[in-house]
Amino acid sequence: MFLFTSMITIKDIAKEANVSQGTVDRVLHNRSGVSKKTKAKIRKILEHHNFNVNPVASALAMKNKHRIAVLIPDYNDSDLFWKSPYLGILKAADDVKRFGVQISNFTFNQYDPLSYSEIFKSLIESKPTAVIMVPNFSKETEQIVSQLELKNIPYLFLNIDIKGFNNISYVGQDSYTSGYIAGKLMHFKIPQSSKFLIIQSKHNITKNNAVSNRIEGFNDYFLKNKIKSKTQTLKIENLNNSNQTKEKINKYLNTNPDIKGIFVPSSRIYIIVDCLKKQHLKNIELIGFDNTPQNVECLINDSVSFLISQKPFDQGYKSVRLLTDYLIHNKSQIKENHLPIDILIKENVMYNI
Amino acid sequence: MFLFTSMITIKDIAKEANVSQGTVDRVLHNRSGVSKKTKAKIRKILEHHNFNVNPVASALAMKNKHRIAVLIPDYNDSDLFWKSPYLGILKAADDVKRFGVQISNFTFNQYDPLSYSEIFKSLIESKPTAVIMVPNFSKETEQIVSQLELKNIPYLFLNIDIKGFNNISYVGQDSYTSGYIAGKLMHFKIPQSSKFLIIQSKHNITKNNAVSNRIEGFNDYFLKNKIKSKTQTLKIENLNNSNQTKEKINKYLNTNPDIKGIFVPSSRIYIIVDCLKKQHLKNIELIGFDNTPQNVECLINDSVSFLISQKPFDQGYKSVRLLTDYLIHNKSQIKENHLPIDILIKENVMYNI
DNA sequence: ATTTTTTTCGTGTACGCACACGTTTTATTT
DNA sequence: AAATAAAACGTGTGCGTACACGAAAAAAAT
Repeated sequence: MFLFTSMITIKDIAKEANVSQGTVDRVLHNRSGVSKKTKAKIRKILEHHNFNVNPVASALAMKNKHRIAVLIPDYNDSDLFWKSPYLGILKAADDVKRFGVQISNFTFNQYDPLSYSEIFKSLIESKPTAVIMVPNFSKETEQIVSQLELKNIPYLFLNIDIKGFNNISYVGQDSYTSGYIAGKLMHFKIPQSSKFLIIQSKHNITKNNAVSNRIEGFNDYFLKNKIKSKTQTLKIENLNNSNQTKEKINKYLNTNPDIKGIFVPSSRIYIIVDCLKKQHLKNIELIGFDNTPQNVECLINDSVSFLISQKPFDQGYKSVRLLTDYLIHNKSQIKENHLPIDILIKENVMYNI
Repeated sequence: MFLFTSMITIKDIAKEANVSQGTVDRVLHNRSGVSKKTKAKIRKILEHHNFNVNPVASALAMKNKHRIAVLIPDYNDSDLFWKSPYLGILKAADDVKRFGVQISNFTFNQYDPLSYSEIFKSLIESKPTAVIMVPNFSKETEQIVSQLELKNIPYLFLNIDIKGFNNISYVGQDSYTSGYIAGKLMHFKIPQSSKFLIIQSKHNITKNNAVSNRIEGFNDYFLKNKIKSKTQTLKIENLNNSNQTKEKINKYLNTNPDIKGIFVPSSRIYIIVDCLKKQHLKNIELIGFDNTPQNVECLINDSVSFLISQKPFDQGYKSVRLLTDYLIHNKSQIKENHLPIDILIKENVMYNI
């Protein structure tokens, strides 16, 4: 049991050490001009009280204006995925205002590398002190990162984990494991040995390795557990609900009647639901990613068995808080910041919105 | 896209309006004591400059003193459940310190109503401005609540949801639905019609209605979905790993060989694992609650299939943050604050600690 | 021992806002 | 017109930290 303890201030520390506030300040900031003896004494007292500077007062006194620029895909009605991280960022922006941290947002078209590079120009002109970015295109990211490093601007990767960069941290999901879990869930629903189909968009084949990691994890589940089930992959040009797509999918299923489950390693499973003919929808188990409104709808009406959530809101929120900590406390951050892999079913999805 | 904004101060506004800072302050906070004319004038200037208060300075100046007292069961090595909410509370306490909110903790024995009432006396003597409590005993809670209401101290229920009180909010899980989900998960693992056993401690029969709600939800899953499986309940005096308990459970299973799954609607499933003979452990599916270290161990070594997490850490954290918001911003709160019902399996549990 | 240099430390002010308190102005009553 | 009440406004202080400036103490040089 601990009783009410008021916040300890520099003044309190100074009093206890019989020195002035200025001296304590010097110790706190590792500035020179303090004798070894008093420095040690003050350090001990700081330690003992587990003292931390009040970041609010600090921000005020320093007039520090940290400016975090965010580089993130935009969203629209047909692809709402990126709305959640954005909302998380907004929430965090509100929270860190009081530390003198401002957030500004720059969005690009997730299918257009040019828009990515273009908007980055505006971003760099706004002279941010740090950047949160979704490195959606690897080649262009190299360009961007080199500019940031030239200007000594720290950057953090959000949602997409590209290796080989000096990013402060990565905030997102462990894609491989999430795919592995998808495999396990599929196996729950269909324990007998059978065939499963993975449907992916051709967009994703090279660019976004989250998708390929998920697929790898999915396949590995069956391999590692020596389950006889087989998986096969269908690649579709544009994962939309056009007649062309519908035809292609249904035709595939007609000629492969032994397929018992479909795994969609992207946030577009609702498209598949929309494409499937009724008899297929009834007989095939579906597992997908992300609790977008359309996907949740599919969960509710029983056309999809499981969704795996990436916790996109949390990703946005956490990346801002992490970077803020980094800027204010000079805290070095953990490289990989994996968020929980949430398993969503009809019954618990409502508590995850 | 929103850009970084530069800083205009109240002083600037005051100068431009030929009034004092105090008057501008009054307008900003809709306080009385300003003539219509000057109010309009100041409003216009504020508007014109798109003025926003500096949240850093505001936060610093506001620093009010609120004291939240927490009334919560204690924990020990054999029952670590209440450690997590406590840690969440500690974390939140650290976070809200800078808003001038202090937390103090009062613990009681969850099996001893007297300790509950007794420690409350100390609590009330500490003159808190608000209380977070786990209403573990209904009769004693009535007493406690009446005292709080007499003194106009707002209170919030944590983890246990008792109806009929004027609590600010309830932070915790929807027990019924979590039981329902447990039923669904059990059905996943054992689709064929069979018998399931629910093991509960006699402690919980009347007191803690979370357990009974879970059981109700579990049973309802099979009823509502017209599944032929049957459930039966075994009530045990003290859910510990004594020889007596072991004997009782194993004997029960020997005489009921058609039991294919065991559901433990409390955080003590690791006890059951410890009690079960090997052949039972191998043949029976186990589902339980809460990711305590011991339970997680059971998940990792495959003796338990699913754990449902109550997110106890988040419960503690959220209750403090919620109450802080209430105290500082006078925000009225949503009555029911259900936390997500997390489904934990071997593969995702590591991201949930 | 005295002066100079260096090291060590204390004081005071600014950061921008919130709010209590006190003063002036205006309106109302006698 | 004087006295009283009410409304409108100004002043000042505190929140906790950062940092510049200068004073005191200690060390070094003369």
